[in-house]
Amino acid sequence: MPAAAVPASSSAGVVDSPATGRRDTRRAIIEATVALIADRGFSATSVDDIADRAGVAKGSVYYNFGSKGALFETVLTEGQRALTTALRGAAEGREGREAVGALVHELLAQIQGHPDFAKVLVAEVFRTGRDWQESIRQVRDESFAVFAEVVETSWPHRDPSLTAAAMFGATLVAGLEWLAFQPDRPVDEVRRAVLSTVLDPL
Amino acid sequence: MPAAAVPASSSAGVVDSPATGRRDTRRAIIEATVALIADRGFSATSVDDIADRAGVAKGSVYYNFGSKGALFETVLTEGQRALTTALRGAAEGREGREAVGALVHELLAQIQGHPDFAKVLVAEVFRTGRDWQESIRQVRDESFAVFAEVVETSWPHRDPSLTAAAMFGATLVAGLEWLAFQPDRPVDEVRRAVLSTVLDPL
DNA sequence: GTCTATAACTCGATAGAC
DNA sequence: GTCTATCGAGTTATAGAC
Repeated sequence: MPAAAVPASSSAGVVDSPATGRRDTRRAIIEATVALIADRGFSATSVDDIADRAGVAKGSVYYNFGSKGALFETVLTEGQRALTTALRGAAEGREGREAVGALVHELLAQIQGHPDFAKVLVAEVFRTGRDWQESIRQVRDESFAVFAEVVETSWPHRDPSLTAAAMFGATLVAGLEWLAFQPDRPVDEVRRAVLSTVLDPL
Repeated sequence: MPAAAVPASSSAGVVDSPATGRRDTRRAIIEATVALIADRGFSATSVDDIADRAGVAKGSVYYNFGSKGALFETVLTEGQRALTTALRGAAEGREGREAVGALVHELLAQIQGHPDFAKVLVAEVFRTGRDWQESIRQVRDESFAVFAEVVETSWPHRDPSLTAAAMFGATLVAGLEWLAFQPDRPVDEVRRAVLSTVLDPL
């Protein structure tokens, strides 16, 4: 478990070794995994497929992650950290409509930047019979929580968790509808559609 | 020909055999399939599991549906018909806020009545690499369309498809959050949370 | 019950860094 | 020489299909 341990070799601060460094291998595997699972689901994706797409041998997958399940948990955990960090940053120091606007904006940006993770998220959020249920529950809880906190402080008479779920769901589904089926439209149109649904009176 | 020799016992001219009729077998299999797939996903569910849970032999599954994939397509098609019929009925003859209120109400009722199908729906809607992509696309298109039509006629300046996606997503995610993690709360609280998010100004 | 394909996982071999 | 990351053919179980 060498953490940052940059090999003394080249002066470059990069982790690259002649061929590939361990970090690169891990990254390649993780990226291949999200991409494939977003498209076909966990069980329909074989470790062979993942290794192929990542350009590494199957043995490397097991050496680095131990098992297919553990690999998937890593994918979830990493994605979650990135997502909640981004959302928290967006809400930081804002309140009310402005905060909701910023959250929707940031969530759409994340969906656009990591569409595969977004797909995995929707696909797995409400499953209960899987081994990584705990990991997925964390993703959901923490993401919803950012919305819920905003609701709670700005509109105390609203139900925080259900309202948060509704807002999150509106943004996520509209965002994926956009990416998957109307990808040529500008983000702003999506943002406007979501915000007028969630913030403006009909 | 008369070989049809209906076991003297019962006179019934139906296709039913002693124990269960073909329709019952199909229903049992379909229900077992949605339940299992909602929980673990398509590939993680074996035909053996389905047959076990349905209380039939594996051969019956193949006799009635031909293949695991075809079985799943049937599940999707049947669920979709039920869902869109219900939604169309709810929107019928209504307009504006009243129509949206009725749609949200009905969609929540459907989620409550068929939670397993709802889970399968979220899990599969945005996947693109699967065989039954066409079937799932129909479910999505037709369900969204009901919302989109209401938006289009009542608020012509809004983007119909994205607004529909946002409304559908808000209701679906809030509904599943409710069923999966806060099942003891009354439907009305969920309905109110969604409607105030989607219909009322913040 | 049987046949066949496939997929998770294993493990000895390998090659570079010190 | 060791240590570490990698490779990939081989093993074994399971699941779809008939």
